[in-house]
Amino acid sequence: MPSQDVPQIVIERLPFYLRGLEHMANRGQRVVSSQTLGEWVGVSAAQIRKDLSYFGEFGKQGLGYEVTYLRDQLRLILHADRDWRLILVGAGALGSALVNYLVAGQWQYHIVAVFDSDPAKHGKRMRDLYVQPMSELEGVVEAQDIDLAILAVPADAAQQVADDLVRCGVRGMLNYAPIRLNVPQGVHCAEIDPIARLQGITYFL
Amino acid sequence: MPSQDVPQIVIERLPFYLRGLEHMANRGQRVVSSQTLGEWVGVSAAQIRKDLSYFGEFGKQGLGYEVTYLRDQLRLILHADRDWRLILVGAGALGSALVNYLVAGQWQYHIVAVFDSDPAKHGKRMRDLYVQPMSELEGVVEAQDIDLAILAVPADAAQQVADDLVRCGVRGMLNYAPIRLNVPQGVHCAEIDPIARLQGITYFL
DNA sequence: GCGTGTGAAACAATTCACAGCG
DNA sequence: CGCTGTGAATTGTTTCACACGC
Repeated sequence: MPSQDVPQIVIERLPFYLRGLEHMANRGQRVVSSQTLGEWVGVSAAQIRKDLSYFGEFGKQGLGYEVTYLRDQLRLILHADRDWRLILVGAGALGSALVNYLVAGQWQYHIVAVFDSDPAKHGKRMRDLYVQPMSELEGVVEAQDIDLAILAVPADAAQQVADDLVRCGVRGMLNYAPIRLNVPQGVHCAEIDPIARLQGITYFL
Repeated sequence: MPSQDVPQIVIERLPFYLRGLEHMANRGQRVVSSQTLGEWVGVSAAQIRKDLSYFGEFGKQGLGYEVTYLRDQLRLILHADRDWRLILVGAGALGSALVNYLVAGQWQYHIVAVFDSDPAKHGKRMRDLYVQPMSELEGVVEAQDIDLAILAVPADAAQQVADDLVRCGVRGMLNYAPIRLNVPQGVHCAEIDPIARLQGITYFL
């Protein structure tokens, strides 16, 4: 499997291809062309073929792609073929929202612990978890061998928390704070900022 | 103001510049160079200058940018200089999460109505709003002159809801359903898919 | 014939580097 | 001198178009 020279943007598109394939597999569709999958996802057929070619040859000429086979291959590539445990830092409105969302949907991502720096929140129940103080972070991450974290803390605390997480060995984070985190090489970080997205829309209105 | 030939990607970066400027303004900083702002946001100095040059000349040579002035200009460009009312479709776990998030943070985006197709949810209270049936959608959008909507419905309902929204005159939507929406020219749609983002991270792990 | 996989071509975005001005 | 604004150069991405195999 390649690892260095696949453009980031290609990797970001794979989950959407996977969604399309899962959708089609659920409907019992056996085979799909790059053309059809592209229409579903909203990208060109050539782009799908080029993107997939970074990882191998998955199609049959004259036929297209076998839906379940390509789906499984993409899951392997994205490491979406297994469950992941993650921790949540920040037990405010957004944090509890995320817990509810992730628990309600039956995803392969499971929140196994929640932390907050505010003592008033410690012990508070969120679904079947209890909010813990930040001092417990290191122990939990190490004991449970956690790779992923969600940050739902205020912007001015986010960098500090990110540093703590990195120090404990977390290698991926989903950051909801409206700030760009500084993380070392080898740690991967994705930002989600709904307000920024809304501003990107209102530009056109 | 330009409107057609500004690359989409430039528009998507502006909100982050705005964040940096708001941060600096709150700290009383008067002036900032593209270099410093770029470090904060995580882009190159040249990129900031080039991006801003699509909209005008905002800096002073030898000095940099006056923080509050550039902030205000960006707010104008993004139409973030006023409040926006929006509606939410989908009152499930994710929907209530979003209501709590948007109400708790004091943003300039205000949810003024919540809709759901499930009769069991009608009348349910979410903060100070009551979930309404989809049949009320058109009336509310027209009466309140709504431009923006958030979609938090299951994937297989999303396209239908999007069509309804477009028909009622909504011109922008933030889509949390894991599906690419088909919308006509002139309607703007941003996708937010946390699971896709997590998959983009686990690729590297 | 149909649809993949892929170099080559076209296009787009980013970075460079410097003129110009405070 | 410092820093912006911007063409030119570079780098990155997407599309084209066709050889190949089912």
